[in-house]
Amino acid sequence: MTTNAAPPTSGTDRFLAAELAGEASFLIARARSRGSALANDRLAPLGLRVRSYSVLSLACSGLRPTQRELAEFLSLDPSQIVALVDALEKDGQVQRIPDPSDRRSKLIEATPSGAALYARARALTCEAEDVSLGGLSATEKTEFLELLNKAAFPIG
Amino acid sequence: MTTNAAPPTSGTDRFLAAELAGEASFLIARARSRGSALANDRLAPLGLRVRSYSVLSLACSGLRPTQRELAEFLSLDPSQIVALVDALEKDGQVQRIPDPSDRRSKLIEATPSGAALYARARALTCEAEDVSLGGLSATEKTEFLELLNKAAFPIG
DNA sequence: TATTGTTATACTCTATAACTATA
DNA sequence: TATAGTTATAGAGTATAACAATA
Repeated sequence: MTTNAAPPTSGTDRFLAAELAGEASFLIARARSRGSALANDRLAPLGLRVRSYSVLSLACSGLRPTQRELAEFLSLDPSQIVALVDALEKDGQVQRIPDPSDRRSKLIEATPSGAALYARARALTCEAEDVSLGGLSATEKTEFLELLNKAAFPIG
Repeated sequence: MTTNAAPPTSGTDRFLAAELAGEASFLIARARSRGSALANDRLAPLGLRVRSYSVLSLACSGLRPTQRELAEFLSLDPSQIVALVDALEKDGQVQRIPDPSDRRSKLIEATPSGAALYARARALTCEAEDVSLGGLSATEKTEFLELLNKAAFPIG
């Protein structure tokens, strides 16, 4: 053991002492930036990105969401949902089903191809998550998910 | 008390049962989307956004970061830092100081005007954070920040 | 040869408003 | 009058590659 055994710091650790490092909005933004970049890399071979994956995931849930519900739950604008569903539908992964009870609405449901694609994509995003949250223990991950849920879905 | 006293659900709560709602990447993306939108609204009157605010914050830290250090710590590309520093410098909030020890590098430091602006901006982002994390208790917030830190800064 | 800051380019994401068809 | 989906557009964010100055 020598005196110059450097700790595995990244060079900018001194900024952890800055006020910014204590702000949730910054930490969340950084975690998202890194996490989604990693997830996008993993999903790229499947022709998906995190946003299209989230739409596909709900389309596979069996809950038959309307586009409006997708927009609300994903915190995306309805016009963005149009583009995402368009791409997935053009690719044969989901289909728009007219809502029998309201002809304005369209229910989004995955095709068999979409379900198969989702199974593969889900495995990849879980892998990416394991990497992203590699610094957390199993119990910490559980606690983190609970707190994240409260932060992502305030009030109701 | 009546039988139709509806709980304060938002209409898409049934999707909380979907697999997606258990994925950290989705929850982080949603929390960031909502949180940064709120923070951007608050910062707008000051001519700042969350990204320029984060640069200004580190410029005010007294740690005299180089642009490269800003890029690494903020998880932004060096070319993005150029644009952010350009705008702040043009506005008189920060200045580029030649690094005496390396003429390639430029140290980013806030001007007095920038420091005053940061003080106001910091109050606004803290307000926004209180709103965003309103569903968390004080102890939960502390725990959340610790876990967020591990998620935002893996390994080192 | 490698690194810092810079410029340029293309693509993705976000925000807004207007339109249509239904309710 | 209000809502679901759609279209269009502009601005913000992200990713890459190349370049000059310096190490």
